[in-house]
Amino acid sequence: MTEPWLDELNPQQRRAVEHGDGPLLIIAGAGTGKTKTLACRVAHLLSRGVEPERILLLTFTRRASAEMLARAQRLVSQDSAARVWGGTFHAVANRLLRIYGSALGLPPDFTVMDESDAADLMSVVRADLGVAKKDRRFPRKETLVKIYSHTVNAQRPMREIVAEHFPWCGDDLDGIRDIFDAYTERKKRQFLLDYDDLLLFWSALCAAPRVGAAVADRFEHILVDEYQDTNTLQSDILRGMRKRWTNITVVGDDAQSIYSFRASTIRNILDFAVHFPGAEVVTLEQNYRSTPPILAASNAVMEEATQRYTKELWTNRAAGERPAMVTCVDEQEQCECVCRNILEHFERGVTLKQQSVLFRASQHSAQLEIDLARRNIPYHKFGGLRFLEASHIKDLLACLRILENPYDELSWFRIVQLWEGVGPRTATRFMEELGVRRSARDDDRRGGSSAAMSDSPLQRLMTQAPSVPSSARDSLRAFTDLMRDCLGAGVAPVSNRCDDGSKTRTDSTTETGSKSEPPLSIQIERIRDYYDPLCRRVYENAVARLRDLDQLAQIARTYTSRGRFITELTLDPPTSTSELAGAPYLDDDYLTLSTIHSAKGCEWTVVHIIHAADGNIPSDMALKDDAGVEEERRLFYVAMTRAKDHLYIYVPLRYYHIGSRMGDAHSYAQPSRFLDGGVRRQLLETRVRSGPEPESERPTTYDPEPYQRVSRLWKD
DNA sequence: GGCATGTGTATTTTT
DNA sequence: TACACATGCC
Repeated sequence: MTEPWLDELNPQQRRAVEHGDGPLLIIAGAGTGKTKTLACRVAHLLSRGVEPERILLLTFTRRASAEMLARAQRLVSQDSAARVWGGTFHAVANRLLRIYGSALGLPPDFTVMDESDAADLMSVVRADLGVAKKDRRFPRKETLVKIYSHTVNAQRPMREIVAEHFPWCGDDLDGIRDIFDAYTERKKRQFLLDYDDLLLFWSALCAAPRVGAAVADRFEHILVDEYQDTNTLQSDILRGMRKRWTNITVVGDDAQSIYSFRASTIRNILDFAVHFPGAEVVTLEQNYRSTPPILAASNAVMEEATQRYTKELWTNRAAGERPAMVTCVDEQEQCECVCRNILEHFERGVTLKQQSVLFRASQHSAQLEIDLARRNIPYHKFGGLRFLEASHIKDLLACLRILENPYDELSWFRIVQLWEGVGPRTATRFMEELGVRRSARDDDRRGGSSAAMSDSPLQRLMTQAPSVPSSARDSLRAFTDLMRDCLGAGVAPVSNRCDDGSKTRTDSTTETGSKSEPPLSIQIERIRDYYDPLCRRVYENAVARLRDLDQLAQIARTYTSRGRFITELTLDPPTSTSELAGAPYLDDDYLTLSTIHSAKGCEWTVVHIIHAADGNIPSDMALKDDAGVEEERRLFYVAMTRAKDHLYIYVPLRYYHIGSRMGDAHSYAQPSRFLDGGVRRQLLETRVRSGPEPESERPTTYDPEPYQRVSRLWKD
């Protein structure tokens, strides 16, 4: 088969694409056509006759794999690319474990926990063990998960991890150890896997006697994107998968490694040739994305790094304007300035979609978002979205999970405590009465049919009317009805379902009627109705929270299987406000707001980096050691190299601490330490002149009159 | 005993 | 904002 697209590649890219068998390491700097190269390589393999099912493409996000495969598809012009195995390590692990997991004693319908589920379980376990001593603060549940996760992913002793990254927990090692033991025990009993377990079990799968070979041999070629952000466990998996076949291609850039908090290590790149002997190395250094001045400034940032990186980027592009460093008086002025620049480019024909605003932490865009809304500039925000971790979302998902797995302790624990007068103690007793907590090995559960249902906690719920405090009796009844409705047990028609939903339902007339479950979206609407009063009782902002649930119902419409919905939502949660808002707005022109982490792999004509003040970039959370600072430097580099034609770096000099105990305190900030002399020579420094907009001709002081009037109240 | 409620505190980045 | 912990209430 002819491959005309090969002619469009530069010599290095072409060498990578046409590499035959055996290990290949592609060092690909920012904007050097990495995605193109990987997509072409997949296309090349396909046209060489490799079965698509025998290709595994591991990427950092699902979006990245979809994009690459779509690109490969266009090249080979058959639909074979769609059959390539693509996805994140976690998603692929999930898929493989559903197929081969039984070799490890894992049922095919295990439940996947997200990080906050894991934290909740840690919390329960901690309470049970009573390890927290009275006199001192014990690590928070999130911290416990971080320690656990880091330990597993780095495959290193917990003691070392704590000493390096969580030194303030050093006195609690014994307690933490006990919690981890109990935590893993709990997960095992309920067939729960957290994110780390997905990788851990995949790794174990590779090592399993017969299955290991079967899993590995399934794939003739493995390709890994963003290799600089993989961790030791992931590299173990790859080695486990490549015992017989040695066809593995990895792509990465050591200068863009920004995920060490997830235990990623550039050792994986540096040691690639050791792990995979005979590896060929191809380096891509020609940048097609940015203008020379942008590249020069970015390179200057890395010039100051304490660590040397493997390459220096160059470009053929014609010269452009120097990146601007815009010093602002304060955040408000920064907002105004960003908006003004955005609109200016817009007027000159750069659509909003070709522009982005990048920042270190999700909250950094808060004020800007208000301003954008005020000016009617549409935007989508990526990153920092913790939609699934909001408690009301978790409450709804807990209902779905109980339906899916009636032995899910965590979900019951959550649901039952929503009822009035029910706390941890009562909830535990209630769950014992229902038999939610199974002893070590009670035969296998459910199997999705009524036969297995007969003895399940849900069945007991419906037939035994377990005891609860009188304050919770109505809630119990409403919940029982809800479960019955969602299981379709004893309700004939599905259509008249979403009327007011609560209490008054009496479906007993058709007790033995249809056994078919209503569609997922109907189930969710039904849960929403059940949740409505509980939500209003507990939360001030119930209305907004309930609206979120409607959005979840929207998302659910594309799913038919409840189990898959739950799993996919956990593995691939919505990453942007647009995914939440749904399709209607997709055609509009909109600005992108993104954390720098979520901007990885993206590019825009105009990029605005805000809050480039020391403490934000680099984040003062990361200043504990040199490695932390260096990672922040790479982060800044990633942000800068997203820009094609225009780059703005904004530095607000004054920060107000609203709502702080100290009243209207403010502090002065320094420009980011990465903007030092060598870098600044590459930048066009501008200082915003105060009052660019008519409306911001602010009076210097309040009109004192109202205060004078009110102060009489305490002076007289 | 167990739940509700109040107070202080610490808040990055993501599969 | 949400959690950890303390106190107050039934």
